[in-house]
Amino acid sequence: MNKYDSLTLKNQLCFPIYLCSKEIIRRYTPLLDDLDLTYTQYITMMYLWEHNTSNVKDISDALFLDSGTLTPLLKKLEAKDYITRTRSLKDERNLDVTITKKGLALRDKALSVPCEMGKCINLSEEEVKTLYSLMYKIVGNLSKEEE
Amino acid sequence: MNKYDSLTLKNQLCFPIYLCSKEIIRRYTPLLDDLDLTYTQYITMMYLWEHNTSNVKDISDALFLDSGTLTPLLKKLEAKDYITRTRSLKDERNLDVTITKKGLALRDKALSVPCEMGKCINLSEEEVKTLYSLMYKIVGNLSKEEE
DNA sequence: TCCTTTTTGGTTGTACGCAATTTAATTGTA
DNA sequence: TACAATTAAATTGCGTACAACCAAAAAGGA
Repeated sequence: MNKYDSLTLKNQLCFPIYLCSKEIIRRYTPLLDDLDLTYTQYITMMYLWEHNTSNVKDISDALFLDSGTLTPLLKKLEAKDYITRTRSLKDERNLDVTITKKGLALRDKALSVPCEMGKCINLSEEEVKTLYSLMYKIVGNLSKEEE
Repeated sequence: MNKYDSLTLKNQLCFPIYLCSKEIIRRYTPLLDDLDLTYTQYITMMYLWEHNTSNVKDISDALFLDSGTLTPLLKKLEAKDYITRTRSLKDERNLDVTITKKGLALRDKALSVPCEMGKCINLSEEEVKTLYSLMYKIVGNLSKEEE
């Protein structure tokens, strides 16, 4: 026990969270290869499967990604013909992002992914619930203090 | 309740983990600016504060980072005079990584960081313990199945 | 209406993060 | 001792991530 104990890796909470996130995404990669999606593209498609049409601002707010990440990512999804990108007529500042038929069809192919990931993570239902709420609690605390 | 429920953002466990990791690192950034370190550089220094001297392989195993990430990162730490990089005499394949006086001195400046981050995350001791063990459980499960 | 402010996306620059490949050094073995 | 196999770093290429900055469009007052 010394004054530097708080600066050891084993006493960090953030380090295992960071590890966990990275390792999970690494495990997603081979599953998502079949869909020709990266993890970030996958959660973007997930948002669009629910909303069909949206814009950069709303996607940014939902996924906590900024335009520097989204603009090139959406262009890639457009190149794969999973979405369309068009300036809004009502407000030319907005970019309408709409899922295509091909993008919508992808949802069926993706159905096996959550189940496969669940097997990898391998927690009990109780543990999943606990973890889920703790994660959102932290995210909430972090954004709260940014006033 | 429909067949696509497992593909909604709110039913993902991985998404809040991913968010949490990103948001935490974003909060670290201003704190680490004083030390002229990024988050990944910070955990690398943390490892070296404990071990004084190591090599790329051992750092890679401890931090779950590969040489493609570590090689340029260690060169940057060397440029800041926080570490030295020298080929091992015993085995020329290994690169010895050793902390410098300046790098060691940085530890005192870093002492306030864990406390500041703790305030941002703002969980009870009990919650921290639960979360910590769940995180390592997942990381363990994920690496277990890679046989 | 003119003009300031705000909002929305895009661009640029820096730093990961990892898969795949390469090179050099060492080890194991016939 | 040759030589194949293994190991450790480095390199390359692609895809995030985000801060900082920019430009165009819209909103809101005086």
